[in-house]
Amino acid sequence: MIQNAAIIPLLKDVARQEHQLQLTCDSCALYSLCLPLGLHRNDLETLDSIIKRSKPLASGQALYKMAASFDSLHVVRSGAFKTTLTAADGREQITGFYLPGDLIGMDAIHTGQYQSTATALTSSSVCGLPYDRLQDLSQVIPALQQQIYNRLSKELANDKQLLMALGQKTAMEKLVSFLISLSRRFEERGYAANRFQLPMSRIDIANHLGLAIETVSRLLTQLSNDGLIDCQGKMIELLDKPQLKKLCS
Amino acid sequence: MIQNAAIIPLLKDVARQEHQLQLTCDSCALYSLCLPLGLHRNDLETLDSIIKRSKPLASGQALYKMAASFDSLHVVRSGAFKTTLTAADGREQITGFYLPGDLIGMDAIHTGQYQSTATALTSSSVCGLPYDRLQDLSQVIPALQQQIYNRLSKELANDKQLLMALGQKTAMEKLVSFLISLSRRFEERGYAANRFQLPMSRIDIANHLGLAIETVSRLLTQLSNDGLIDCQGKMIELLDKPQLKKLCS
DNA sequence: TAGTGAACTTGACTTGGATCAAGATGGCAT
DNA sequence: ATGCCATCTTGATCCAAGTCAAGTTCACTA
Repeated sequence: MIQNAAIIPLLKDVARQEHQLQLTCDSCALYSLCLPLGLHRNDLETLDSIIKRSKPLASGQALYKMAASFDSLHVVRSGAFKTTLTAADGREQITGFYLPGDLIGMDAIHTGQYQSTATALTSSSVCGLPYDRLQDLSQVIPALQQQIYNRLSKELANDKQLLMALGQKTAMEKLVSFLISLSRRFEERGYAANRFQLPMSRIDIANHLGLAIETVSRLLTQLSNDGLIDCQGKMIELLDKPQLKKLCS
Repeated sequence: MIQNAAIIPLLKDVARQEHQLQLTCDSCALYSLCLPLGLHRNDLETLDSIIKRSKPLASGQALYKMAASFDSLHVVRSGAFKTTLTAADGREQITGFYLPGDLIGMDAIHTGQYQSTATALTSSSVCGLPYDRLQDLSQVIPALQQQIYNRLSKELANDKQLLMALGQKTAMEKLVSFLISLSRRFEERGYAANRFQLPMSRIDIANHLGLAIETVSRLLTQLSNDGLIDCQGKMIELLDKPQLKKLCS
C-alpha cells in the first residue's frame, strides 16, 4: 500500500485510523497489550519482518474456517472476533470472543488444521503471524517464547473459568460473570471499565453461555429494573459493580 | 474376592513396578506418549537431569492446591488425577481428568500461582518438571519447545470441545461424549478401547459434565438396558460404539 | 420515509434435569 | 465375618430455563 504523506493529515476519521495499516509494531497503539511486549529493539524488528498486516475484514466475514489448513496465528488489531465450533449435526458453540491485542487460533497449533471458525463481529483488522516463522523466531528470542507460553496458558485458564460458569452457575450468574469479564478486558485495553458497547449480539452471548436468547434478554431487563446496569441496545453501563460481583459470587 | 495365594506376590510386583521410580526417560514405558518424544539422545539426557521423580501419591491426596506458588509442571506417570476450580462460594468444577503421559498445571504458567487443585484419583505417581528449567531447556531444544506448544494447544482444543458439550449438549450426549473420549484416550495409551475401569467416581463425572449424580446414574442404567454398554460399578464396556457415537452426534 | 428483515423483548406454557427421599451395594477397618 | 460409611441406584416431585408465540425496535436500503 502506498502511503502518501499529503493525505495522512486528512485522515480524521477515527474508524479509518483504527483500521489503517501500521508499518511497525513499535508505532502500534496496541504495543503494550501485544505479543512483542518486552522484546528488545532488534528482536522487535525481526518479529516485525514476519508479520503480515492484512486488510480489514467486514462484519460477519470469516478470518478462517474450521478444518482449513492452519498456517498463521492472528492478533486482533481492531474490532472484535468470535470463534465457533461446529458439531456434526450443525449445532454451534462460540468458544471465545477476541478483542484488540488478543491472539486467535492457538487451539490449532497441535494440528495442521484450524479447530474453529473465526468471524469478525464488527469491521475489524488483524496481524497475521505465520506459525512456522514464529516458532523459529521464538527459538532464538527467549522473551517471545515466554510470551507465547503465557498467552497459551492464559487462554487455558480463561477457558477453565468458563467451564466453571457453564457447569455450575445459574443463568444470572453466567451473564453477570460475562459482563464483569468483558468490563475487565475493556479496562485492560484502556477503555472505560463501566460503560461500553457490546461487540456481539444477544444471540452470540446466549450461545456462548449456553443459554436461550430469551433468557439473556429477560435477565438484562431484570438487571436494568434492579438498577444494577443501564442497557440501551448494545450500550451497557455497569451501575453497581460491587453488587454485580456479589451476583456471580 | 479371594485371589489364589500363589499369584498375589506377582500382582503386588506389577503394582509396585507401575509406581517404582524410573531412572531415566528412555527406560520409561510412557516414553512414546510423553513430553520427550522426538528428542535426540543427548537432549533427552539433559531433560532427564531436571526431572524430579517424586514419590507416589495416595488416592485423594493433592499434588498441588489452588493459589499455591507455581514452580513445576507434572507428567502423570501412573494412576489418574483430576483438577478442580473452586469458586468463592465453595462450588467446585472439575476442569479435567489426567491419565498417564498427560501434562498437568499448564494453566498456571502465566501466573506465579497454580490456578486449580490437582488431586490423585487412585494411587498415582508423577514426574515434576521445574518450569524455569523447562523453559530454559526448551529455548535450546527446538523439539521440546514444539512439544510444549503442542501440549498447550491440545489441552486448549480439548477444553473447547468440552465447552461445546457443556453449552449445547443434552445430559445423554454429554455422558456418551465423555465415555467415547475416555475410550480414545485409553486406546492411545495402549489399553483396551472398549473395556476399561473408570478412574473417577460418578460424583466426579457428574460434576465435570455439569450434571447431577442421579442423572449420571440413571443414564448409565439406561445405556445398559439398551445394550449399548455393560456397566458393573466402575468397570465399563462399550458394546456398540457406532450407536454410541450416533448418540453424541 | 417507507419498507424489509434481523435483532430484540415480553408473555404463556412446557420440560429436562435438579432436588428430595429412601433404599441398595460395596469397600474397608476392626 | 461384621458393621460402618461412602457411593451408587431408583422413584417422586419440582423448578429454572427452554420453547413457542406474538409483538416491537432498529438498521439498512430503495
